[in-house]
Amino acid sequence: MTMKEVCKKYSISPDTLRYYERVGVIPAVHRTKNNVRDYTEQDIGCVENAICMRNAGVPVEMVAKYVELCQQGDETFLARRDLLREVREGIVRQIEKCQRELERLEYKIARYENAVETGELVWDRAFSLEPETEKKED
Amino acid sequence: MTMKEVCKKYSISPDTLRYYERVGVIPAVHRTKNNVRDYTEQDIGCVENAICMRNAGVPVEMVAKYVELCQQGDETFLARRDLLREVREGIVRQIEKCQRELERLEYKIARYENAVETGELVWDRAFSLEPETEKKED
DNA sequence: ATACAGGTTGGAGTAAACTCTAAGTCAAGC
DNA sequence: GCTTGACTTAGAGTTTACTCCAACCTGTAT
Repeated sequence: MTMKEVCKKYSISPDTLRYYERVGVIPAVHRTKNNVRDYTEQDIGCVENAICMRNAGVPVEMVAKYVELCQQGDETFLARRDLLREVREGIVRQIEKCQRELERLEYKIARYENAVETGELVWDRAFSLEPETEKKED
Repeated sequence: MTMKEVCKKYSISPDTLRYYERVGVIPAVHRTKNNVRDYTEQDIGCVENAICMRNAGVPVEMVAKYVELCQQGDETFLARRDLLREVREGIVRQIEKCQRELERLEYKIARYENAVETGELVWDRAFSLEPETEKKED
């Protein structure tokens, strides 16, 4: 599979793909005799892995560390498990943060939906965390 | 409330707090006659709002835009609602991405937990997206 | 009185993750 | 034979979000 195809498949730029390879987020991919990248099934698996982890906000450095461990063979099972557990904890925490903000947002959006209809913004002290700066005296 | 107290309360640096004010993620906070920041309840509400949104990965620019709208008064209810809806969609998508990666991770971690015990890494083609670079011929 | 803790400013510096540029190689089509 | 398009590299530039620095002010404790 050519670079172009891979880029299209994953909606990613060639530059990013080369960058990922350069920093080790994906290992060196297969080349044609002309030194042109020709992604094998396995290479594509690596690309997919990288993109998925990056999508979830895992830092490039951490993905690269995992890939490095994978290339070192069977002695690194434990280290890989530990790294992935760490990654998991990070993502779980990230989801929690997002969920908290989502709750706040739902409440605020509901208030604004009401405000758009009635022209009045209901102000609930129980949900204290508001900018509401238009109520400031100036 | 002094800057130091706010920093402690939210585990944030004074530099970041000043930066947030500079770029409009929080509006100009109340000052003492000595020109020293003295956060009112409302200022703190803004800080909390900013930190919560940033925690969920909302870009600084978007938070600033929201705060700007808030300062412009009641005519911006609609615009604020729309902006918050946009923010919500972004966060929902982010959570989905994280959840997808989480599923992958659970599977992989389970495999490694098994591998650590048995010394053998089970390879399941159904869950294709694997670097598995140690299986490459070199 | 003088040091110190805690502020203030403008502006420079940094880290992460791309993203772009310049200069070169190579095969295919006209 | 020459252009076009798709690649190659090293390295520079950009964006975002801080983070640090130097030089200054000011109320309190020794």
